[in-house]
Amino acid sequence: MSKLSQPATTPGVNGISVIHTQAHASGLQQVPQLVPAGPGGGGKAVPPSKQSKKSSPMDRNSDEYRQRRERNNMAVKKSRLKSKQKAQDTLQRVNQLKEENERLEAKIKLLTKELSVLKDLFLEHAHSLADNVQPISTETTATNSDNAGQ
Amino acid sequence: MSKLSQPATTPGVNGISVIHTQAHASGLQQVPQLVPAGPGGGGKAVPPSKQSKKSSPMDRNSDEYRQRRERNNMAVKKSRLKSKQKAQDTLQRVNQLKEENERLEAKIKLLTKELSVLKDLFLEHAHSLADNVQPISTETTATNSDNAGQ
DNA sequence: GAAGATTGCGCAATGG
DNA sequence: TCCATTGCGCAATCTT
Repeated sequence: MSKLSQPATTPGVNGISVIHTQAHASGLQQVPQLVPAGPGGGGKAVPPSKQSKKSSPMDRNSDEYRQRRERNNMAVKKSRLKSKQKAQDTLQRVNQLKEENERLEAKIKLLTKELSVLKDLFLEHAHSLADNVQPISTETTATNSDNAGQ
Repeated sequence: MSKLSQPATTPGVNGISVIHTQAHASGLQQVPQLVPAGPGGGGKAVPPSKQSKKSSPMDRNSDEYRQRRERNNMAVKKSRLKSKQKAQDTLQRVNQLKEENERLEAKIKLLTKELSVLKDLFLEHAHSLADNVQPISTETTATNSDNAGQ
């Protein structure tokens, strides 16, 4: 639905304005034709002298011109698409990293807990020795390795 | 918060029209004033010729118009700046998360190693019990944790 | 319903 | 010279 209706007119206070109409399709194609003009309001006209060959405003009707414009428009679209894609990828990367982070955090929590249990066992054992109680038992050991699953 | 927009149409090769303001090198300042209404191909000119109130092309000379344009231009600039900022933030977030990840990974590595050492100690102890050797001794423990690395 | 925010689009300048 | 990027303005749409 973005059929670009109403063609445009030009302002006048700020600068230039032109209307380009599709060159093919339906005929009709009014064009402002050219621009030497000047700047009543401060436009930056062409530097004095140079204007014969290169730096001329370029005929906006010329096929050359239209072709170049079209090419550039394509390039622009392509570039923007690429840019957008990249941005999206970056966003995705963030989520990916966040997930990874959570996983790691969970793992740390688990390891920490395991470690804590083992350390406690050691302490207990140490005390047992100190207090001259019976040494660690196989049963205890087994119980421990139980939740060490990973 | 939702982006339901999507012109969907608008193929790509549409060279339509455009107006340009800005004082570029090319002058051109005359004012075409009215719309030629030359719809390309589609033939969708002004609806029912009613152009008295709303649907009129809006006088581009009007102060009203110019003012609106200017405001919009500001808004656009602002919006784009914001957008750019956000993108940058996202990029920064990625790096931040990557760092965090490395930290966590390192921590995991450490914990894992510690755990491994302790487990080995337990095993050793278990074997000692099984083989009916002397129980774990404080000295042994100390010695062990010392060069647990190699 | 108007004012601001977004978004697609084309132009032109500029970079590679 | 050509394509890629980027800033900019216009207009159509959302969103407020």
